[in-house]
Amino acid sequence: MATKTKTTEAATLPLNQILAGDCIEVMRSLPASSVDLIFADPPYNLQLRGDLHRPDNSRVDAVDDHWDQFSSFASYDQFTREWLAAARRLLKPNGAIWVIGSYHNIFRVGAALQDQGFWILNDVVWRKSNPMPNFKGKRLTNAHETLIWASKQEASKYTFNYEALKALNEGVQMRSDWVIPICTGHERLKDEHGDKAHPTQKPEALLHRVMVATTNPGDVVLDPFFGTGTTGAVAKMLGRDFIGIEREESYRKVAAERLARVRRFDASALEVSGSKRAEPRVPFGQLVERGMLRPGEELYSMNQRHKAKVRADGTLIGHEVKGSIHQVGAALEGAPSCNGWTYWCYKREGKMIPIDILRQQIRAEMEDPRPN
Amino acid sequence: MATKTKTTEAATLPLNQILAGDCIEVMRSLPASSVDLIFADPPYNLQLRGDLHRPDNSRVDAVDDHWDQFSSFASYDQFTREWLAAARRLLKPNGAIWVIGSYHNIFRVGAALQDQGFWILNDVVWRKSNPMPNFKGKRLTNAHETLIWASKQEASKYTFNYEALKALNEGVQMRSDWVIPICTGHERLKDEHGDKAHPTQKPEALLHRVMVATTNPGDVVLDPFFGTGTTGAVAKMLGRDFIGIEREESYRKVAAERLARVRRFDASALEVSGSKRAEPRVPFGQLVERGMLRPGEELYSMNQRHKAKVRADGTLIGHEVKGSIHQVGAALEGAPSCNGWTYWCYKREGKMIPIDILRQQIRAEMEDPRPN
DNA sequence: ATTTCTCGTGAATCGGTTA
DNA sequence: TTAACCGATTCACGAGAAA
Repeated sequence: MATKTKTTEAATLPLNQILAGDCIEVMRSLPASSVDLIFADPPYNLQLRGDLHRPDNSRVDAVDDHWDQFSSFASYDQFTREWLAAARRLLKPNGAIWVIGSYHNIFRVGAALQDQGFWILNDVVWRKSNPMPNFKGKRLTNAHETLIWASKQEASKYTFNYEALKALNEGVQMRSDWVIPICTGHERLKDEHGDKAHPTQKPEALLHRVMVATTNPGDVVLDPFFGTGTTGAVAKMLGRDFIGIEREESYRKVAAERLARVRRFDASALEVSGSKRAEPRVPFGQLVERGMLRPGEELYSMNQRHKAKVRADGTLIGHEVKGSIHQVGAALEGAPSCNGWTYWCYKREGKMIPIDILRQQIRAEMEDPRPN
Repeated sequence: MATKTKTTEAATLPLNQILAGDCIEVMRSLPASSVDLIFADPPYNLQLRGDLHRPDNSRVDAVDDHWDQFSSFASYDQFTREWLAAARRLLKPNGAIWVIGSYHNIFRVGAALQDQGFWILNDVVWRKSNPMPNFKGKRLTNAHETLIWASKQEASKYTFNYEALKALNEGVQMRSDWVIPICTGHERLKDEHGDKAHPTQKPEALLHRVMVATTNPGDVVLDPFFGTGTTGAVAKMLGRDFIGIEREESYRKVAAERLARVRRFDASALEVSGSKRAEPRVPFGQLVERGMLRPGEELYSMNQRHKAKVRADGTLIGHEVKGSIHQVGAALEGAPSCNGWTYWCYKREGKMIPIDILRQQIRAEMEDPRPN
């Protein structure tokens, strides 16, 4: 895709280029109302303290880059307001913006969007299929990031390709939670030492879905925090024009090389990736949480020889053993292993009912809406 | 569960009751630092079109011009700051809060939490297995809501039952995205006309997970927007004390009737899988004192690469290092730290046995003390 | 060539107690 | 208040080696 320019209101728009410099200044220099979509992945302001080690004592390579450091919430808020104002000026009246973030920054970004007159259309959860665990066991695994999709103003007639997304989702409405793996393997760009070229490279699948959903071929997509250029790469593949802004020379270099390698799909090639999934795992604890079984209720083994009591966390307590439905079943039978789902029954009106019936109910509920 | 009171700092805490009135005023009348957990489901500020009422019930005239939109956000923010400040005062130093919301309000709530010194621990996505579809096909199906879990301050030693949640999730770490159905069927409370008693009744499964995760039996849980009392119902089932605050008489009535029907689970079912951290500490020197290991005996690292000699005072001496089992292990591995209990083995009849086995023997004796 | 195993790693606000 | 010290803690994948 050749570099080109577009003339709008007597000003010139540089297309399919990576512009060097601070994104606020660069955006202020571009012509107003000229861009269809903005995708922004701003610094998250992580505020990390010391080192973190995995249980095997290896050190986690954390985001400690200077561009993620802010002295206070107030300074982060000011930065956010300034780049959002500059971005909003560039949007066409029917334009829209996506911003991605984590709990460290997304609440401040979302509030600033609303304050500036953007109109939130959806918040979208990127559910990572392979997140980094919480090594110390002190919190929940941080398994998602949040995207906000907002139009320039309430009255905007924004682009939303409803049918395309429905097709992407096996024929049912696309939901606000998207399951997508983090960026690894060949897609993850490496520097000359073989280390990751950028600490927070986003997966192309995420940008693919964003652009299929909210742009049309030929639209202009601007990314003020271009990084290694995932937005540009996907825009080029999908026949959209892009404008990238990036302050760091090293990232611009990697991105330019990447873009040179990207091939545009031919127009007919908007394929739908059909991922086959195994049957979803249902934790036994869900039966308790959902009130299908009560804490304190007794379960009976299929052969009626043993019983055990359900606890609030989804473990069982039997005769001198406690643990999962599988562990307790195995212990009581003196067997090396046991499938608790087919081993245990509960009683209703004097009848013994296998707990697997309840699992099937939950699976039926889960299948109804597709997970991605 | 009988109504009761608890005396704290010469003030009285009304437990297992629904207090009538505006939650900000009521919270200001309660004693400071007296509550373990707050669960809050504040108004979502949904109606930004048509008639708009501020949280104080005054009506906003027009919402289509920008200034007034801003003013409605400003009044929602003020309301948020006031109830959060009153709530924070009630929390014990190690207390925590959960707030649930949608994209209409959650960004403002999250920013206010951070501004007031709460420390965000996770944002959690409640992923609805059966959300309402987007009828007009103009946006994504709004299939989730967001919860924020935050401690009173950064230094708080908050409650997190890691092992219990892991058990609830089939033995792997609980993630930040929870699949739970919306509240329907028998659980959904109806009024005398058979209509839903409350527009946004939350499922008990959601509160079950929140309370198993972040409270212990006997803790005090406050809900300033009590509604139909899901928080109280689950607290009672799980052996926690609650304080509900609700302004609307009709909701208080429905909630009171509901609570009267709730049965508490028996105590043994409420006990939850614990972590090793809570187990009593055993000094390594005791193994030597008791003759389980002899001074001069050699220990071997799990990977067989290192060995060290036991000294009479319970320290080890290895290759140019001496100190505790942890210090020597860390030094020999070049690691920042090391759990000596799982690192070192001793030999009996040619077999390698982890020293942690001996610690478990001592702990078993401590639980079941025998006269000697 | 195929399967199995080992190792590395990802936007992370990741201790508690005692002296 | 600070410092020292104990000692608990990980999931999903991809790449490359080993069998």
